[in-house]
Amino acid sequence: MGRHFGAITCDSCKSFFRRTAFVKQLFECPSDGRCNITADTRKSCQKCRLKKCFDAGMRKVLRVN
Amino acid sequence: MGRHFGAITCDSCKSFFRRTAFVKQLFECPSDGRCNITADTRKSCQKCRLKKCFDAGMRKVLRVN
DNA sequence: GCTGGTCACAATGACCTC
DNA sequence: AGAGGTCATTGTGACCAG
Repeated sequence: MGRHFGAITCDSCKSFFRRTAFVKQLFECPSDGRCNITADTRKSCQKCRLKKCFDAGMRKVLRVN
Repeated sequence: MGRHFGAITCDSCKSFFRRTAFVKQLFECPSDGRCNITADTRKSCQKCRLKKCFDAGMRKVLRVN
């Protein structure tokens, strides 16, 4: 854990966000955007996982202050 | 397409069923079993994909007649 | 402490042989 | 026609170096 891209996240979500947030994505969600993302399910839905990253405050560009 | 394990399925689902149906699985579903499995989302939820395989009539043992 | 880079590992699915 | 086998490809995440 630690602050990554503006939010406190685990290392795997840091890597996921680094890989996915910076490029245009065409992820398909199996549940119309209603996935519950946990450590056990995070691999399942990239769309909901990325949304959760943004919702948690992760940002592409580090905010100044 | 063709008959695989008792149902008409694509080749990828044939391979998936072969890999997963014969061993005890601990799949976690991101949407509490309500995933809509399509060609685009089938990678996302193994639990719902395997259930759909069984629902489609795929069986571990070939039925006689 | 946080960044990007690396790479072993595992799942997928197209293709193959029997 | 349908079974199992193979393996290139890809995403993941632990770990590394700056």
